[in-house]
Amino acid sequence: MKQNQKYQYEYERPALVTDCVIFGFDEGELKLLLIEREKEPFKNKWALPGGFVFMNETTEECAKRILMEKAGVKNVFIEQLFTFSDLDRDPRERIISVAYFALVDKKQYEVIAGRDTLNAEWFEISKLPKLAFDHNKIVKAAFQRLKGKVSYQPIGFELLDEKFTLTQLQALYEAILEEPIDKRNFRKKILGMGFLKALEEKEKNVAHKAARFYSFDKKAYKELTQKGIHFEL
Amino acid sequence: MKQNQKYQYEYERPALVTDCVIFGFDEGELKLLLIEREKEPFKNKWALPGGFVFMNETTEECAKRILMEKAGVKNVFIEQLFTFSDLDRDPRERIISVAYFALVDKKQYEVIAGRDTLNAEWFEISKLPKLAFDHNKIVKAAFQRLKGKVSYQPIGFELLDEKFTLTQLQALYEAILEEPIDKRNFRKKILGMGFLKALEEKEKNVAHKAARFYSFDKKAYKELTQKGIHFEL
DNA sequence: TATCTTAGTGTTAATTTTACACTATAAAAA
DNA sequence: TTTTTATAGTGTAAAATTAACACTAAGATA
Repeated sequence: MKQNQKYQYEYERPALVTDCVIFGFDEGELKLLLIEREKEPFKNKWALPGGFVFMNETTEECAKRILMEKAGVKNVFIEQLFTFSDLDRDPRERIISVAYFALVDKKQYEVIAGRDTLNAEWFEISKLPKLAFDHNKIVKAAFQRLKGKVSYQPIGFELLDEKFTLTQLQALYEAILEEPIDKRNFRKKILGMGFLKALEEKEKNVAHKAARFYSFDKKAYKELTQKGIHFEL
Repeated sequence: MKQNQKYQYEYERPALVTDCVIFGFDEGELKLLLIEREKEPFKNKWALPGGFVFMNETTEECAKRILMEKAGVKNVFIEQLFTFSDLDRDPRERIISVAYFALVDKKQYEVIAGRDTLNAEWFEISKLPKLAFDHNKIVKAAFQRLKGKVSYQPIGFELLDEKFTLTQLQALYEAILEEPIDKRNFRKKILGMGFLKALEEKEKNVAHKAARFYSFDKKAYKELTQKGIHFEL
């Protein structure tokens, strides 16, 4: 705190952490990766992975570090959500949390995740337990943000495998928007956008007509946005 | 920092401030209220009003306090914008800023503002000087947010007098969206929403046909949103 | 009383959205 | 090998929304 004196402020400083809401998608369900707390307060309760912001990192770098250290997740989409600063959000002392949310391809994550020492588990978003701190509130805000954003930014793809079928994509949108979508209209619209690349490959070993795989064509999307064309589902 | 030891973290803490982007609207132009810095760094440069977050207030309460103390603005719409945490955003030391933006009825503000000791001035958003710190970046983010939000949330009214004409409202939307809007289509749409109350009163002392005043009917708007009806311009 | 300036108003064509049902194909079961 | 089961994949028509567009009304001033 010494430096403070330089400009005459001598305030006590709140502690600063980041907490991460990690979304995954699996079996038609939107899921959340939670960590079991090992210490008080809220020992053995489920919580968002989080940790203190160091002096030599931005909050976003901190969130990425936490994601890796506590959840074994790396190289994923993350976005700042909101800063939560209620006075009593932590029973120990004043702690302000800059919350982030991450979208991960759950399948890929499971490969990496073995290394984990912490107890981490996926929960269906609709069946969350009561979480530590104000984390239920943070999750709610994150879900709302995801819901609001998915229709005009191509962030849904971050939750799917690189190759996906249109049925999977539709199921994802239905899970996030919490409402059914007409199959034909959905396909017409999303293919009409022009940023889905149809692959040759099809599903294998399915007990019905095999669906074609598609991938998200980042280059095509970028070109569209540069032309001022924005997608809207 | 003593409490930290309780749970074994002994980190230095970044300082935490809030900065406020204050929007106003006047003469068909979107404007920003800036404060001239009295001290180094950036002495005599224009900056967003900001200040340290105290231990006994949330960041939102802090923003409201700053708004009052530094800009004489109170009881206005404010919303959290983003938390800026670049390592070098302040040359003195590590300072993280939780930015807010406020929408004020400029006319009403000017009545209150006389009391000011700080040098505060309104700038056209399109003619901003180079600001202190990373404040140009913050302003840019705020304007983008306002632009994105104004079409599906009735926040524009916060920038107008309680009574306003449809022409004023349209000019506001045009200033925020930075594109011309068709008069007839605009009126049809906005009146069709059902949350504008036509008043009896009309303009006075104008050298042309006097325009009718309208006001934003909060109650009607609330009822609509509760029915799940959301407006979209 | 003419002029200037902005308020206020409706219709039509184009586009977008919605609603809706059957055939194709692969594996599994009979 | 044939039948069954399950999901993939496809088009059209009606309805709703959006976009484009120009003149009359009213109040103040010259």
